[in-house]
Amino acid sequence: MNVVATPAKRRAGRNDTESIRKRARAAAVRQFSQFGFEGTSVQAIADEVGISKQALLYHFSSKEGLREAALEEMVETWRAVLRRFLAVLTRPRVPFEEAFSEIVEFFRAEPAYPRFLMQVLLQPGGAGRGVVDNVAPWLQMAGDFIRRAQHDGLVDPVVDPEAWVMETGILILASLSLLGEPPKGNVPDQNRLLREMARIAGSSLVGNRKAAPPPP
Amino acid sequence: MNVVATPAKRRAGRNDTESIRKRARAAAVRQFSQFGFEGTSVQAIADEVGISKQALLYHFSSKEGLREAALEEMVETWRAVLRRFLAVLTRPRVPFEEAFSEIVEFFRAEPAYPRFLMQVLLQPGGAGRGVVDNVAPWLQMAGDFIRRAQHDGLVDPVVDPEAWVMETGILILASLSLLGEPPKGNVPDQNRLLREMARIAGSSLVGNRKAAPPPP
DNA sequence: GAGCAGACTTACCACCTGGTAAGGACGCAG
DNA sequence: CTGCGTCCTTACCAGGTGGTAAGTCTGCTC
Repeated sequence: MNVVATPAKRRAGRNDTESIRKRARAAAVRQFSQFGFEGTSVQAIADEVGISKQALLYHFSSKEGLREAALEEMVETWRAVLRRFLAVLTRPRVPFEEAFSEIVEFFRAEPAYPRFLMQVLLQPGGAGRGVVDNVAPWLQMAGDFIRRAQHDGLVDPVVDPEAWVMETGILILASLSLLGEPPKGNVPDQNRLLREMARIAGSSLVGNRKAAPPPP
Repeated sequence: MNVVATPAKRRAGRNDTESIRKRARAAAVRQFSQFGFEGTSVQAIADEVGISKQALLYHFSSKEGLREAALEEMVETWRAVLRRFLAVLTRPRVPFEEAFSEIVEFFRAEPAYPRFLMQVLLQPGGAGRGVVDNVAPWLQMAGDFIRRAQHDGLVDPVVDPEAWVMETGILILASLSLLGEPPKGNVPDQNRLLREMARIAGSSLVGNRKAAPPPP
């Protein structure tokens, strides 16, 4: 009994439609993150991809579809990172900084992501809810993890686990959304800010058990 | 649907003009914060104020002018709060929480402000720069304040003063931008989040000195 | 009264938006 | 060859956008 039609055959000879969809999603994320959903025109995305507006609308049936695709891509990438993050965390005796930088580096590698996510979350009642629902189970997990660490005496019992996770997430997200551009004036540069951000997150978890590290 | 103003109705005098401009600025902040600058039409703002689009454009020569006015109003309000905040801080032996909540309460009282500000800052290279420049001197002051506190042994020497101020500002801003709506699902509610936020900020400054009193 | 300036309306515009309808080019199976 | 599904183009549209131009009404001053 043979399968109806091999989809691989269709994909093979054609000018890669999969590639176009991929590039379009990336362009959408980039543009939405920069100008917002309303501030971005379908035309502009099509221009960036290098195809006509109508060709783009053929692949994504509407502008809304384009946003959903962009969101989907980001959530997918994010899920992978969260999994890696949890994997690092559950390794025994992992230094907090290492696990933490795992997440930070993800956002830093693709600066459009945090900005896009922020844009989406700022829109009230709309597409943001889906993202929140998507992240919620992970929030639960991370909260439980911290609670266990509290039980083991590794984390300050004053910490409110779920709230800490959310606030730290917000801190990372917002910092990386806003720090996309080089610093201006006497504002601290990105590295100083990110280092302090990590320190804040860490010290607010464990308190200052360890003395100030000597290295320059 | 805009009702046609009855000609018999009273014409606006000087006092009414000022009131309209004020209401228009408030409406602009509200709408921009909710839908973004591009996502808001002049018509929509005019509708909220209760005047015609052209009447609104008479007072503010363009949409851009409307944004500037909205920004201006927010910055003004903000300046006052910062001044009060510094006044509280420079009082001797003021508990950190008190000074901190001064800022938080400002944003909380007018939920459109943080969201609007976030929207503006997310736009790269645009109107956000003006706001940053406006806040920069205060950043310097707050940084110096913390450095002095470090010298007096009140603040952990590991803290990077300017970076801490910025990151904490970002944390407050982002938290209050995103927490505008009631919580959904098993997400912690606003009070828990804000309490944890304050705790994070505080404990990252001084370490866990205050958590010490209850002995194990 | 006349004159005038401010506040607003009516009428209008060019432009751009997201989206549709229809048909054509292309490769390929029969 | 014909038929067919996929991909994309040309042509087009209704509706909304920010913005202008010119006139109208009102209250104030002289």
